[in-house]
Amino acid sequence: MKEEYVCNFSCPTDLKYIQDTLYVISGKWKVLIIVSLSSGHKRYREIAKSIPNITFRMLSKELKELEMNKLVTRTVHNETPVLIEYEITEYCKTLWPMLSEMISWAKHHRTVI
Amino acid sequence: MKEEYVCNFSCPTDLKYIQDTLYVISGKWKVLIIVSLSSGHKRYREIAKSIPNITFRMLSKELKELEMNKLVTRTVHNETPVLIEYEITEYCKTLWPMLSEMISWAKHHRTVI
DNA sequence: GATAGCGCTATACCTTAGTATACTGCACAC
DNA sequence: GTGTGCAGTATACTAAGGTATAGCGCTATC
Repeated sequence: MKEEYVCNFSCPTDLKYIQDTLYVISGKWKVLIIVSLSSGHKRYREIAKSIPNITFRMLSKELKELEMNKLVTRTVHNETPVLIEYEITEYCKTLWPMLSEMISWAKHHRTVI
Repeated sequence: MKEEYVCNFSCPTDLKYIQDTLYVISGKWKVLIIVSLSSGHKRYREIAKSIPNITFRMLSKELKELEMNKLVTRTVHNETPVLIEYEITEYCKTLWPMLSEMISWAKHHRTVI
């Protein structure tokens, strides 16, 4: 384990940052939606179908929050009928280092528990 | 951004790992408790006092979960009166790379939002 | 003109997470 | 023997997160 991770745990700002991050990605559906979008699904119904058991209510609620956090864009194409496309942003990819750490931690954790 | 973070988002196992990790550290109090223990608080009442508004119920519930995940140890010293000490484990420190990424992501995110 | 698909919203409900308050049993101090 | 601190537990409640179901307005297809 590298020493760069040694950090001042008593720093209340750091704590706040951790809580902020948790707030952005926690909830039952957020990561699932990001995954669905990452694998190319763009349209509302398409995303809904790709995520078993999600309801329309939850999907639109979570998409809105992801959009507010600039992790997802919503584009309205003025064709007829109107076509709406959701896409993950480039910015969303800045989550990767963190998600990657989560994956490797949990992988290791499985061997410990 | 380094390429080592490029990852197969459609991999369902990775998704499961992320959810596992979130499960371990999410909730209103877990990180606060880890912080309190990290800054040297060891005894139940002491921890409780250091975290504003936490109730005994939540504290004991969360400590149990943290103990189950081997992030915290509970030691009973058989003096009279009995003395109980909680401590974070060395293993808990393996969370640091991830928490560190969370902190830096949220720091950056503040500038974006 | 009935049915189906699109992109949702509305309402009501249920379940989980967290809160509030009281209480237990033990040891010590006054 | 009353009060204090320790380490909690028990019970009841509220709030937040999530579910279930129905429906809207639009367009296209049969």
